[in-house]
Amino acid sequence: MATSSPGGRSEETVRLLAIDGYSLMFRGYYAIPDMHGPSGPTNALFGFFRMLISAIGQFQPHYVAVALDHPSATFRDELYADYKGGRAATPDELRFQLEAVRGLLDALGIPSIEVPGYEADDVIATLTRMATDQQVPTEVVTGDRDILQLVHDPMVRVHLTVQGVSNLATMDEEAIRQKYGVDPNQYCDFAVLRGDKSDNLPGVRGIGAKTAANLLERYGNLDGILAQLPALSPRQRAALEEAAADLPLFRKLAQLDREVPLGRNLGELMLSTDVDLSKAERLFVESFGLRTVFESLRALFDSSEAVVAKVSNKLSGSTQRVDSLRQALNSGSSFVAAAARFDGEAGRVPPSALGFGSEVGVGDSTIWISAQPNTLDAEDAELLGEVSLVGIGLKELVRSLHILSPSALAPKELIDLGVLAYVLDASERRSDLREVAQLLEVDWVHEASTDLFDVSSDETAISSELGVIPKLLELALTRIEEEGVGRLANEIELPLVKVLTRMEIAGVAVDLDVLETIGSALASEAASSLEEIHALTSPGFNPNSPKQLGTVLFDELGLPHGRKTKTGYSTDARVLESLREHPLVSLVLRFRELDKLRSTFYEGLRGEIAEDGRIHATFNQTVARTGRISSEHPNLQNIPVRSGEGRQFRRVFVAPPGSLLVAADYSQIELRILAHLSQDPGLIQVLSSTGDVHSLVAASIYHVDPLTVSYEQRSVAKMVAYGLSYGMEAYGLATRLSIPNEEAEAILSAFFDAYPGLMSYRQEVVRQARELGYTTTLLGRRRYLPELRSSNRALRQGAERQAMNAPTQGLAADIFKMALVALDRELEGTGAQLVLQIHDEVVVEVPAPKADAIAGVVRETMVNVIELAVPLLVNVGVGTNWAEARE
DNA sequence: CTATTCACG
DNA sequence: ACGTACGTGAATAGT
Repeated sequence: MATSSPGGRSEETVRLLAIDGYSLMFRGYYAIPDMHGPSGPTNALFGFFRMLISAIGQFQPHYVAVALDHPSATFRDELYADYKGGRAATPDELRFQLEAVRGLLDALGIPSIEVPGYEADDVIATLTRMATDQQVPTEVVTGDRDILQLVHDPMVRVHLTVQGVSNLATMDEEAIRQKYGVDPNQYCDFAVLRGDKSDNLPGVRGIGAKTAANLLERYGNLDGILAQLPALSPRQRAALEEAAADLPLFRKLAQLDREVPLGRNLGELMLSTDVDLSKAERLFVESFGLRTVFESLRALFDSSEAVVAKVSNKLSGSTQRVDSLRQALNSGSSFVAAAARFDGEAGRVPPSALGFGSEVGVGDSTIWISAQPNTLDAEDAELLGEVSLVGIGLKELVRSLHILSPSALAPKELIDLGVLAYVLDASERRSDLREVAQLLEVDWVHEASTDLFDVSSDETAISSELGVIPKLLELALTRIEEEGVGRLANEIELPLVKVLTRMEIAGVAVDLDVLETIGSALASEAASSLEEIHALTSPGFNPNSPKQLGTVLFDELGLPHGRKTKTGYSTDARVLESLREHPLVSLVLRFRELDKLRSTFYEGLRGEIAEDGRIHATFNQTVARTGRISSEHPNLQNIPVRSGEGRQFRRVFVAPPGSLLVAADYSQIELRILAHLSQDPGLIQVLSSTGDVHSLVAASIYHVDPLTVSYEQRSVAKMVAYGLSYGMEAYGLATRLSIPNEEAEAILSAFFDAYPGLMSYRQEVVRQARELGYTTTLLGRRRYLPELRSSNRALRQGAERQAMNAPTQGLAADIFKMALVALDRELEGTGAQLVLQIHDEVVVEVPAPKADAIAGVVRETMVNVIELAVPLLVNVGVGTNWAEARE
């Protein structure tokens, strides 16, 4: 029979599989709960062999070697006494297994290699070098990031363990660039600059991963950076000069040795086909109790073809081959199932990882396309406008298709199972079909057969995953109807997937010149601020370290300390603010503010600008437990606005020539929602009037005429109004206003006297949540709060505050999402495009001549999206950049 | 990998 | 006596 070709490559290819034994065993030991066989603990062994078997199945290697760390001191210890120092001693339960693994490997005829004075990493580096010399590609499986420097050899692929013990991420050049922002040949210098905790490399003080990647991008490598010191910011220059003497040493430590004397040649690593399985069985099963491991080994050694045949049988009953998406569509179907599988970041899926392909099963009105990476061509991608996709990770998938074919339309409809699962239960992240199956109580192993030993390639793995989609879809839709959230799912969350996809693809234009101007001013101010601090302390002092700052402030200067954290005294802005009189403290506050703006917003935003000069963030629809959308890579929902200095960053977000930005936000939406939900007549009246809301509230708390409300009174009222939806108590109000507790209590009771409906609403929400186990929004969105019944008082009270907050924050999210869907529809055909969303604010890029007209449409659409007991109020502005559009 | 800090709504 | 305002994401330090 025809065997499948693992990884999509010809099975004729001769390959070496090099595995870092101990790093996988460490993983297994910490990730797998206790397991014991007749002679001792086995969790690390179990994890290691499971991975070994899976890797052999996946890569079908001719040569295999397991590299182990030799217990003796290494050349690195000779160079650097602190190397890997300070690490906890290996627990006995693990040590036992580390020693046992050699015997088990011997029984299987799999060579293990350890060389005195070297680490497993060096052994692997040498193995890959030997293989490459003979034009043999190597697959490396390890948990140790140091190995990534090998990826610059095109014959080497590295697979890292991620999340637990059975998942591997293939780190190719692109993946490394995305994760770390450096090329593989820069990884070593990157590790030196940033430091590496597991090897106890200190790195350069004050240079984190972000800065390290930035410097390497600009100057190529460590030597290049050191040659250009004068061109760097004073802060970076100082940091590098301080560390300069040590850097060559650290580089030697980080650099892997590819010339270790192994005393073996490649031929000796041939995977044996002649193994005495009965002897191995005695050892694995009788001595260690590893029966399931042994059974998979037996299957592996008996015949790898048998495993493939099993999977093929399973599929053949329901699938038929067609050559392209076009052909599939011709067979009369309107649905396509798809699943995005990717190792990199969301929204940055390399096209080769797409779950699309040519093996298709046709049934009912649904086409199921199985996965065969990279078979979808640009022409296929353009046909997607005619189909509905059903699957998971669809936003990411469509973004990748767009890269494949920029003219591709988004599919007609995106039915994302992850989003449906989120509607049912938002309490945890579910990023793949297996996790959705778990929520829906579908037996994954049975239904999708993706347990490790049935999977012989990516292709079969994804085909079997896709097969389970119809069942998951049906179950999810049934439960959604049962729970009364059909409208939430069908009219809000599902249509929103496409809206957010389009927003991500569009991105937002940025003005790099503005960003650089703001950034360089910040960098030099931060540098001089740090110099002033060092003049008062010592040159090595790092104000970003709470530990160092605590020592200086509270031990050396004897200043009074405030709250304690788990690890020491708190040094956050609130504590520091109370110690402001001390000159050092105010300098530190200033430095932290500047450095935060510099690192997070200047460096952060700069690193996210795509080749088209725009920033394409990822908008998560299934993360926030209240129903909100979140943003990452970068987070565009926390761009500064409260301080004038930070607000400048909003001038970076611009409309391209010929366009303008329209920004619109809901006023006091949560307070309006509270008025609606509580039906408090006084609050409804205030929010229905045209007067200043916070002044009117202040007037009724303080029993004064609205015209005579002072600025302070208004601020207090504003704070109470916001604190209200979070379940704030007197203590919280008192500390935030720095007033006595009694005064805060008086304010709160005046507030609840003025609006009695609020108090009864809060009590009712908590009561009902306790009874049901969850809160609901007006549209039925649930938030499960099991801790409402906890016997731990702190947990319970925390859950009560969450219960008070969830219906308001949740309904605000629902309303805002409805607005996004409605806006996207209203703006169709106008040339306008939504580009940003910030919880209650949208930014739209519009053709300049239509700006005012569209601003009007945006306001009307947002105002009319729902009818509450009080009107919704929307502020709209137009400008060439985001700051300007907000007035 | 976790804790701390701080930016936003 | 005990804890004390909800929800996010990013950068950094150091166990």
